[in-house]
Amino acid sequence: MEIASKYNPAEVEEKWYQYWMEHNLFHSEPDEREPYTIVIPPPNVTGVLHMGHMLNNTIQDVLVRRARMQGKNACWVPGTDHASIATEAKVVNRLAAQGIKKSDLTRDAFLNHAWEWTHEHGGIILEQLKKLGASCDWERTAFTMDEVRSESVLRVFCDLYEKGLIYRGVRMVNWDPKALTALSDEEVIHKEVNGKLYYLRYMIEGDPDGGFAVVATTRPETIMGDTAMCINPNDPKNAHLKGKRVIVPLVNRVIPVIEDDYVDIEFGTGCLKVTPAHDVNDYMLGEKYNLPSIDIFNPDGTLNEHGAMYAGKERFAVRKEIEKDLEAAGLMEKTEPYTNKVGFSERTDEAIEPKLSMQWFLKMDELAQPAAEAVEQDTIRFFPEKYKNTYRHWMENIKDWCISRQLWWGHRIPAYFLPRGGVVVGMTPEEAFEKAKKIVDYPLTIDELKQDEDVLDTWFSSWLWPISVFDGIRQPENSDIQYYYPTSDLVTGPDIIFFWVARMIMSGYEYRQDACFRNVYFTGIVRDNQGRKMSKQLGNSPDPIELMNRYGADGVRMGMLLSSAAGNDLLFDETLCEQGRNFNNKIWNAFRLIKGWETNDTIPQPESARIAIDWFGSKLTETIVELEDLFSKYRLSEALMLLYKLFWDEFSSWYLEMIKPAYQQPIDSMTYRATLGYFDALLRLLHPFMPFITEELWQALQQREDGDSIMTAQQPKAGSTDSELLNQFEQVKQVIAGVRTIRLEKNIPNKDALELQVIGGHNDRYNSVITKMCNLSSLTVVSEKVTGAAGFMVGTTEYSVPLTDKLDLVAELQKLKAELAYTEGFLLSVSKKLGNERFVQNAKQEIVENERKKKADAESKIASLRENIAALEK
RNA sequence: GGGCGUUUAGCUCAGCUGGUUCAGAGCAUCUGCCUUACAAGCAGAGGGUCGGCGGUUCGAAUCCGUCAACGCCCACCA
Repeated sequence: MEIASKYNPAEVEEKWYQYWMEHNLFHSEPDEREPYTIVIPPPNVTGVLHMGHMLNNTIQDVLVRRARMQGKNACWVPGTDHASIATEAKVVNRLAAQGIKKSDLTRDAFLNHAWEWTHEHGGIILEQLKKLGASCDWERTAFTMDEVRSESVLRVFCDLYEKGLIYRGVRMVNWDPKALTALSDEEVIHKEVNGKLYYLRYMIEGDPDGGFAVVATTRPETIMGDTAMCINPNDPKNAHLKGKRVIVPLVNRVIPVIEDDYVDIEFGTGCLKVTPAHDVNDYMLGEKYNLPSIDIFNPDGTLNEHGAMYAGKERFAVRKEIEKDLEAAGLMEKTEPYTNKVGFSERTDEAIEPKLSMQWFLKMDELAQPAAEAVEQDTIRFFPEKYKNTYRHWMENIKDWCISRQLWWGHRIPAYFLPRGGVVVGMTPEEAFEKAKKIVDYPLTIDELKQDEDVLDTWFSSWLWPISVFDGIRQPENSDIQYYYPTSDLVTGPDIIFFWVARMIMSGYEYRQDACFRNVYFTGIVRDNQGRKMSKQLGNSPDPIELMNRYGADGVRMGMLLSSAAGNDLLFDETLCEQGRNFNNKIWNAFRLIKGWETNDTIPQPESARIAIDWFGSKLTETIVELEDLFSKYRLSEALMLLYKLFWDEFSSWYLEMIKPAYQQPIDSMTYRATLGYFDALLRLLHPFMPFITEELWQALQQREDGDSIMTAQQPKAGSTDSELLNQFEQVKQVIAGVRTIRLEKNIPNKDALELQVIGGHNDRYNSVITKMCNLSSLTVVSEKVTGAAGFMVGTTEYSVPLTDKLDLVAELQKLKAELAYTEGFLLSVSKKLGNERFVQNAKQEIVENERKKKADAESKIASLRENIAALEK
């Protein structure tokens, strides 16, 4: 049968994915084996696959497939996240395009649209993961808003409320005026903004000289909310303001001057305007001094009735306007260019407005404690370890979590307000009603309970993910959660270490009294080859599907992995996929070669083949041991490179060339069997990285039963390593390379056999190999080098190829002299070292011994080089 | 303003507790080959005073100090 000389991934990938699915090979059920569990970081339900997902999921698949092939019961749970604010924003935009405003819809009508959108786009990303080869247990696909997960979330809310960990209160929160919701601190991104520092005059009340204080602010539009001016009590230059009252510009409201050493004497004029409703620090001052709080903004960022003549106008427009008005009124001292940090919404990129509002919070101190300890003591290990610091720092300064969002898409908070004030929390209106009846002393009907309009932060569902996907919240004793929890590895980006990782660890200890995973592998961020983040605006993000079409899923997987040292950002370059594709092709062609051989039981095994088999067996074992170590450190990129070199260099370039029979000759069956065995082992080692081509070739290598798969074959076990053999073989490679170099330099075709002479003799165990690989007519030991021979040295042994007619004496002489000069220099430095008494005294014995050996070797090499030069010069 | 990290060949990176596995790998480059598995290939070669300076040591890419550049995280200086 004729096999194409190029591997065609498109032909095989879909076929095998189908095969795996049909035979249910991804599915896992608890049994007596050791479990290996990964829960996917759930992508946004309406998202599409991007390069970050590619990296992340490739890594997970490698880990899962490997675990499966190590005899573990591997379970990779897939799923999606409802992504409350992101999805709601998308739905709002789509409706807007149709001319529908969210505010015109009822909650239910809006949710219908959201579900429609979810069903339309939901799951696309999961289908894309299949193309990548992801071996997820699709029967377990979960969604953060499906029934099990939703009920789990509500239960946890109720439970934490009962425990007194959830409370409701008015706090300064990060308000997103575009999405019209509060955000947690983690959802706010601080950016430097070039603006102005405005110096405003506040007239001193009742001052006959028309004296005034000057306040520096970046936000003149908030003066209508001022309820005090603050100075530092130790500030001499503002001492005259003590006890005075000043007049807010334009609105002419009188406010007191208070004193607090929070104020920085050096900043601006040392006078601070205090706007408790619109600044976090001012809020604290307001609390401390019992100042009134005037909220001047509407939720959408326009000014409300307290904004006086600016009511109804947008906050940034007002800033410009008020600047002019202040100038006109002679109340603007000056302005200066100024750069400060402003918070922006992670999702809408809108400038955050600090706003006082009633929200639900989760107390974090208690929850954080076991979670912090777990990482500190390596019960949960972070790779790379540096993220332990980041984590510790956040945990030590943890603030309560604002968990309510003024959105509709999400888990509606199961809190019910009573008609005459107060609130009850319950899984259902009925449950809440039962509770309510117990605490009120007035007649109450269930219809009088009003459920809170808000939903929960998306992360309030994802933080339960490792438990909720196994239904461990609702049924803590069920066999799945008992078996699969704690999960093994979590693979995610460091950008969600606080959002998600830290909180999952907390919920794990709260609801399972145990770690939710053993190891966390933080991937880097995928950047383009110029180091820029991939983004839609830049258009520098390749379409993963397109890439897979061009290079094959295996090729792209390899491209991703080759560049991803753990924890480092990776600069993605398509040439890496090309390298991956080329490697596929290499494997493919090695297979073609092996499959093309005829076997013959009667021909004896050549000596060179026997050596090759011994050597490669040792090499394979050596690699397997090294691979084990790399995997334990999550150094997948290096693990893959190790296999790449094993296959390409050691197996293809050395092993196969050594055992290869002459053209159209059969191969002895002993060698052939060993080779098939090695090829099989190599495929199994490679399978976690490149699942498709390895399955294709594994199936073609020999007859398999229906349902057999390399997926469930076991990883090859390490045999024994003969390190002496491995070392000696490295020398042999050098001898062969030496002869090849001579061929190249002298332009001698491979078909012309050469004579090789060893001066004084060498380890002749490998003569058969050298003879075959170099196409030698003879390999003989001679006592002296003949004149007119090209030579080279391997270690201290000299080799020569008699080539009287072809030899360029001058060039040969030059080469020898250069080598002599180098070796003499080397000898000099070694001798110097050994001449240093302190070195000989202080250095370890083996090191000194080694130096002595180096010296002796160099001396003997110099001697033979000199001889050769003398001979040539005659 | 704090904290963390990075800096080694043209590019991307590896070099653990200081000394032949110490200056490495892959890619790229150059040279010669269409040798009947593979030109998406084969064989060979070149390329770095390990960011700068100073110190410790018999010995430093490796340890210490310092400076510089870049990156990330955290933080309420208006």
